[in-house]
Amino acid sequence: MAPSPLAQKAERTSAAESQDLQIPDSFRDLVGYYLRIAQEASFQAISKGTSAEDLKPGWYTLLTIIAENPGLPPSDISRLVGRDRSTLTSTMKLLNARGLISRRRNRADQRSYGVRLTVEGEAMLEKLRRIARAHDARLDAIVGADKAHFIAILRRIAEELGDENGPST
Amino acid sequence: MAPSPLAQKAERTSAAESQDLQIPDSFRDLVGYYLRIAQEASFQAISKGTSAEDLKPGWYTLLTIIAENPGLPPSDISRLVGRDRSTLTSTMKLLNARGLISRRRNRADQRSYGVRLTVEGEAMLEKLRRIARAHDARLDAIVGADKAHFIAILRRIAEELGDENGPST
DNA sequence: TATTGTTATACTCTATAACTATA
DNA sequence: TATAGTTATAGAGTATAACAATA
Repeated sequence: MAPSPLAQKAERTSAAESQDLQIPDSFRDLVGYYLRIAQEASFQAISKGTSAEDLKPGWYTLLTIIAENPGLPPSDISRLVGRDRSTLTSTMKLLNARGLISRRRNRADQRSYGVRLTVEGEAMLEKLRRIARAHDARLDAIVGADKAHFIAILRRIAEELGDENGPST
Repeated sequence: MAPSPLAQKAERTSAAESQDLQIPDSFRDLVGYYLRIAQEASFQAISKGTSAEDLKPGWYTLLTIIAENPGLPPSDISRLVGRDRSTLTSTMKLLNARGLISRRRNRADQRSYGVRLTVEGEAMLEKLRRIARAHDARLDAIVGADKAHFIAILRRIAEELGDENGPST
């Protein structure tokens, strides 16, 4: 439950009249708070760009991972994205139904299968990549010169806080 | 669907052997990606600290807003947090049931009521504040010297991207 | 007619547990 | 026994639409 940024003031009745409804002072210096609203805004922006084409935002991550690790089984993918393997089943089914991925039974271990992008999958990934890049270009403009430094900080946050709560498990 | 950071490599079969399963290269320079994993790590960390005491992380935001705008009606609160007002009903009921807030009918407008913290609510907010501050102290240590600059960037992201997709509505 | 709080409903994302077929 | 993929189910968190009371 993160307050959205820019919650325009409501010129309502009651206390709203006397006080200028804004981001509470207590939040003004909290990194976590701004981390949240920034992420939320970014996610919204990219969702908007993709949903128009009937693409789920999460697919980008998945297709990218598959593209860079052809033949990876769902279990490994789930570990990579830090989600339980059960959460991947329906998405894989969907991606398969849309012809974006192929699932090939593993000869050595009949329990699992390897996932690969089809030609359509590559095309879709390319499309998503363009959207993501365009979005990130906007972020670049906003972030400014020290993008590398900015990302380094974000990475550190993820790594140092993430150590306790593992990726999923 | 954000990949968690630090997804430990899976030494599986198939492609996993040849490739070092890691964050895909394509993500390495995407601000949005790191924004996401950092936010996720931060949220997890604070969730962990609070859930132990049976406190929802989202309550902190709500209680803070109520504390800083005593007498505010739910409608205004929902606008502030950028969520639909219907999503607040159950939480308000819960907060009320736990004696953390009081709901007082508005004399002037019988449709609405003003929300205030009770003494217990203040105490709870204090507790949450301590947790949040401790968490943020860790973030401060990670972020380093230019915290102000870092937050400024996050704010800009929220504001400039947030302009298109309004807070809620 | 419009607004407030509420309810009913649904959708997304996620998790846990149990099932199956392998290993 | 243990693992891979699946299924069933549940729980947050959110949204939309509609309703009663009030404005």
